[in-house]
Amino acid sequence: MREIDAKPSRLRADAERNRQRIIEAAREAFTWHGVEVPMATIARKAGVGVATLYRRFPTRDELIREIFADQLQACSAALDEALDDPDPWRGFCHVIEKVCALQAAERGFTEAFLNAFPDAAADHSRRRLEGERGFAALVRRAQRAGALRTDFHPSDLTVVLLANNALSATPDPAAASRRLVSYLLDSFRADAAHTPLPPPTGLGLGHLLPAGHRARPTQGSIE
Amino acid sequence: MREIDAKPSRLRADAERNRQRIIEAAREAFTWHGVEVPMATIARKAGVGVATLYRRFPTRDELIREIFADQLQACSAALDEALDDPDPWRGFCHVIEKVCALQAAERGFTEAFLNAFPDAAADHSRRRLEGERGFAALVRRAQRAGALRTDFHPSDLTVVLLANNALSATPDPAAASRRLVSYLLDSFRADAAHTPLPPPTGLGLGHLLPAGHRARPTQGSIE
DNA sequence: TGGTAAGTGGACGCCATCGTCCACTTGAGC
DNA sequence: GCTCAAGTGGACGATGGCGTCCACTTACCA
Repeated sequence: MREIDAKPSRLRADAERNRQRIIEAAREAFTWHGVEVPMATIARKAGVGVATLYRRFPTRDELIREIFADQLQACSAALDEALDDPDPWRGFCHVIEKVCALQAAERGFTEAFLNAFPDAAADHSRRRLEGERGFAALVRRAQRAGALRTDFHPSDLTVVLLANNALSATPDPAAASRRLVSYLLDSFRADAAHTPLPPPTGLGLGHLLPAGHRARPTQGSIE
Repeated sequence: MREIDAKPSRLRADAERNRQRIIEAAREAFTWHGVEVPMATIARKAGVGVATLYRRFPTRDELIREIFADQLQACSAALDEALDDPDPWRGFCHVIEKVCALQAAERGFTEAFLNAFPDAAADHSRRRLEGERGFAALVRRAQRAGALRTDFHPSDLTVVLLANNALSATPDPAAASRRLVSYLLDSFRADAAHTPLPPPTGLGLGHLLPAGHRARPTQGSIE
């Protein structure tokens, strides 16, 4: 399932086993309690010591990234499929629906998404840029076809993802997400435009996490 | 501005002054850092000791409630105005727009909203019920008039508020909120219904906060 | 102007999480 | 089997927020 065979895991058998148990425990813990769940809890669920957890995944982010690797793959795939779809509108809907479903399926996906596409790392930054560029192309195509309203702006994707992400905390995130996305897709159709929209937000995918999560402002400096 | 003259604040002059400084500091702190900002930070900003803060507002919730009292008033008012509006659709839009704008204007409004309408307290529970009942009436009226799509469900209000609340963390919450609400209102029009909606979520206003904020599950019990 | 209760601030103890360190255990190769 | 490096777990100090307690200060009233 994972493509890392060229890089044979040099882990001892028992270590590899523990690694898998950690991943499984973390996935469950994230889904139930959110990504802020204490590391010790994950370790306990996995039946290992905290040291083992920290040795394998020195930071929470690395753990998150590992866990959501598949979903991120699916995310990129959805975009590619959409671009290949001969029907621009169907492709557009496909991306929105798929990404929102992924986001709703497991809490923490947004964090994973951003950790995978950080501003800093050149390689990943390229991936994020590719994603944004791909989506922008999709938007243009759907608008030219007359299916997507012309005042839709690519930055609306960020608004949609932010909004959708908030549903993760409800009892049935998938259901709530489907409902929201249905409404939004209806409103994105060209013929749904009734009143002029306020100006677009210009938000990028980097705004999916609140500023505080990335660079914490000093308390003293605000005084 | 505040109606509490019948209940003369029996606070000493300096105490009342400090109380106001706390409220002002807390409002600013909440807006900038969210409602989770440490109590000590609020106290420092207000130039008082933590003891003073805790004496005046024994819990964070009471502080939040006090701060957003005006907005909650506005919230109820918006619903009343909407019910008085002869145009059902305009009334419906008014409520959604107003409440979302209030929510976007200041972080923490959602917490305040729920703290003001807790399940437990009979009096406040009545207020929340009134709110939900009033909105349901508004929905029915707008649907009978043929303006609001018939598959709109009152529980969608919770979805909207959850979604809208997520925009508080962006650089310009008001702008993002306006954009989202514009889209959603377009999709709520009767003539916007294209594909059948998935079933309604049945979420109540009580679901606006994640379960963890109300009753924290024991770590050990999950094992 | 002086007595007093209301008001004040910050030190303090409590608790949870973090991430490291180290003495012990175990799997893999000979 | 024996060896030893890789792996392990939990104790531990650091950090930071919470809410209380108490010795000091001050506004109000007579």
